[in-house]
Amino acid sequence: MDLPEKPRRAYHHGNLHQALLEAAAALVAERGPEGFSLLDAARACGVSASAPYKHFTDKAALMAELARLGGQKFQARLGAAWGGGQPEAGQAFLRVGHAYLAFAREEPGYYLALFRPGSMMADMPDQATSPMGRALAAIGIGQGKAGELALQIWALSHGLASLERSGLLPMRAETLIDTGVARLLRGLKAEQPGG
Amino acid sequence: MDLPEKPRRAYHHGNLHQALLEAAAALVAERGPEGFSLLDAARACGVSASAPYKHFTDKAALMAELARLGGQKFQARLGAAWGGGQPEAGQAFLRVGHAYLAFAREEPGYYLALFRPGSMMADMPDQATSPMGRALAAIGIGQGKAGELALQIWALSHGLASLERSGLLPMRAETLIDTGVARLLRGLKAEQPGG
DNA sequence: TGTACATCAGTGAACGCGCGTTCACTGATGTAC
DNA sequence: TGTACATCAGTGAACGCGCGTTCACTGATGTAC
Repeated sequence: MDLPEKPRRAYHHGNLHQALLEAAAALVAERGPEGFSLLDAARACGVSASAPYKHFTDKAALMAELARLGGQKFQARLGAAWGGGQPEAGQAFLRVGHAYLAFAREEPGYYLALFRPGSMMADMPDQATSPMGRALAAIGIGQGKAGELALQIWALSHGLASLERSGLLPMRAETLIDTGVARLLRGLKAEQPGG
Repeated sequence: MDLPEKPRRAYHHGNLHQALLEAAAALVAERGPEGFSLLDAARACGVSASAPYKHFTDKAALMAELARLGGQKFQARLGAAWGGGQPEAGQAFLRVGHAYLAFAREEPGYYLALFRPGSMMADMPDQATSPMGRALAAIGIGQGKAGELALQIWALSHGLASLERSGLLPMRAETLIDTGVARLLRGLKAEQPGG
């Protein structure tokens, strides 16, 4: 396991709040958002079943916090990957796609918590698409088309991440992102009147 | 004989096997594959908690059967939509994409059971991609490229279906499939050396 | 045609389990004096 | 510097719950005679 190991403390854990979130992420990664139990998280932290209630009002509250954290991390990584769309939109889109796959792979717990049905990332689409959309528009692709393209790249990344997680991809997801994004961009360009 | 609607019988249900599967599909659609309980399915059929065990050895057996059925239905619809790639691959791909979205929308229970982590559709990729791949190859697109394209369209459809299910799509999924598939095809064509 | 019987899809009570949550408690820690 | 105390993060026993599963049973149905 990837434990950020701490010396075993006798009574006071010291950072149980954080430790519970990390344990939860690990459990969700291992068994899915529904296979996660508060007791297991407590056990993983070497703490009694009731201890978590000193830090979270609820199991739901822990899950919500996990999703919130996941959303932050996710957005930060995608934002960094996009890098303002510099030096060129095509490259930036590729970086975003790769970052998407990498996040799903490296932080499966947060990723799954984030996309769990019922998670409150219903306000994510703007956050995820409009920065890309605006940057693209600035580069010269029409507003509507930019949004479309961003959503398509998003869906492609999301679909590839899901299929990879299910073990259904017979080839590297990165390759499919690379050629897929290139084809979407080339295809879109061919649609443009002014070339 | 396979009518889902029968007059309420006193003791013998008559078609509990089928009824349980339909109830399970409805429950999975409503609450997800993990929110599904055997007792609820029994209740939905107006039957005692132990009755299902006369038809399925296990809860897991019911789930597996649901996934198996879902796989059949899914494959049948995708296959019909592909229609041998006639009269032209581009159109056929669009039909497949639409069928994918329609299935996820109209049969959410089967769809979710099918893609539930741990479902045994690990042997699906060949079934789903190679018919398309072979047809494409016959039309003139290289073997490797055809597989790539099929996977990209698959991932795009899957991603759009997921995002739509989560309420994250600010526009019609069909539009995004239409222009997305068109762009992927056009982009691929532009890569080809011989046109 | 009516009766006896085998079959087997249903019942309902019971079980063990793990979970989420509560509660009164306890003991480690920091701070005021 | 040592002592008293408030704080509060932990304990562990207890609860109620719904679930999956079992078991001995029961009664509707079809069939042999």
